[in-house]
Amino acid sequence: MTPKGTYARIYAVVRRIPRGRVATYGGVARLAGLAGHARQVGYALSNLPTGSTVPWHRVINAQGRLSLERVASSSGTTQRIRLVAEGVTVDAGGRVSLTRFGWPAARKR
DNA sequence: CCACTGACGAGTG
DNA sequence: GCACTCGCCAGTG
Repeated sequence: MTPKGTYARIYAVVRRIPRGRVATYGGVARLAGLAGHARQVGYALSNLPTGSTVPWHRVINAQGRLSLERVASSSGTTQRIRLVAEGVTVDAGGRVSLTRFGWPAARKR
């Protein structure tokens, strides 16, 4: 696989996400020094090895929605459950208030 | 090298 | 808030 560089940075940032908070793909990419590579973040997580301790469930898209719900994956439910268990309010439509749980602190553009 | 794909983002109506 | 379009780039065949 190509040099771990890209994935390693992404995983490192995801591990830094505080419990009870959620980060966006774009935010993670930016913190990892991969601004604009939001897609790669998702790609990296899809390649996430089994048994990894990376809290991938804390990573959602900029629209405040659970990504896996978009692809109708069985794991989508898991993500939602884990977030709620950490104290994150998840809407019935799988939406989260980035204004309150976003990390880093969400701000106006 | 070329074409297609994808856990995305931002803008527009 | 939702649907559509365009742009971004790495990975894979």
